[in-house]
Amino acid sequence: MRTELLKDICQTLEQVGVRPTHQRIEIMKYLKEHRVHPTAEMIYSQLKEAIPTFSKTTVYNTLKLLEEKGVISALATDEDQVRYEANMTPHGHFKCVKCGALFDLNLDGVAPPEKELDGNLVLEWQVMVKGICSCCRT
Amino acid sequence: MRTELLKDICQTLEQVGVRPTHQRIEIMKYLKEHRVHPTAEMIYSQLKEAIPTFSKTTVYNTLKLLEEKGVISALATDEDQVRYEANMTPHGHFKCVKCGALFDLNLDGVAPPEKELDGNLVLEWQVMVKGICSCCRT
DNA sequence: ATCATTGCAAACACTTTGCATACGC
DNA sequence: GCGTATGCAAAGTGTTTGCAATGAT
Repeated sequence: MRTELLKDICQTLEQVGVRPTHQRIEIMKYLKEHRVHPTAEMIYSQLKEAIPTFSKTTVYNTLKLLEEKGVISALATDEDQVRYEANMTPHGHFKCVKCGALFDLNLDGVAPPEKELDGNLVLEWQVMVKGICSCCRT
Repeated sequence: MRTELLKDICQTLEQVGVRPTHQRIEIMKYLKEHRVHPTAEMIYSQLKEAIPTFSKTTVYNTLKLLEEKGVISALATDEDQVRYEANMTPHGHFKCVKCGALFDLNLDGVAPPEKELDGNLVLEWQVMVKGICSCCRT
């Protein structure tokens, strides 16, 4: 439900002390609705149509702010552009080297989240699997 | 032994059809001897002292070439600069959020390399663990 | 002589910063 | 009205490209 999502986004933003402005809500909404792990550029060009005065600066400002607040996360990729996602539950990522698709991966039973590793304190855990997705395997 | 390493590097390069020039050997040697996963900039500034005419273009050219040939690999990080390594055996990486150190991680028994995942063909497997390294835990 | 390699400089792409305008309480 | 948010333009940074000089066989 559209209203549900909006309410959820506003609540999330307010919880971390970020004022739910039009632009911020739209960026969050875009991330929640388009789970392709978009780049700043993708978000900008898509929302530019809906919000004519929309600027790239706002995209970068907002993404940075939301990441600092722990509401979204930036993905480590070997691409030149940073990719973002609003899915904050633990999961991995699969990158298809053929079509370029980047999607979430369920890692239950594959990489159990450890608290400690060789004496190092573990805070975060990113898994990037590269290969050929089921669609591209013909 | 120094001579051993050089011989090994030349052999590796020749195996993939890359002529072992002075610059390429030095870059490979640097990667083999400095396992801090250096950036192109780090490699450049270090080798510039030994080879005065050394250029950044050559660093980028060489790193790109060697990566394509599968002799070195580029690391997916959320930093702005790409990091490289010559350790091609399967392993993970640990990034200390305090001191910034980036080192290899043994993943035996943690992330078993699967051939297939949800119908997707797995080719590569990168694990990035973030946290606080044993040195920084006071 | 020919082809690959190197390296300078310029171009490029993504992101950040400076600052003026507009907005919300 | 005052502090925050926005957005334009310019600057910054990492990387790539064009092309001439050099080097190897």
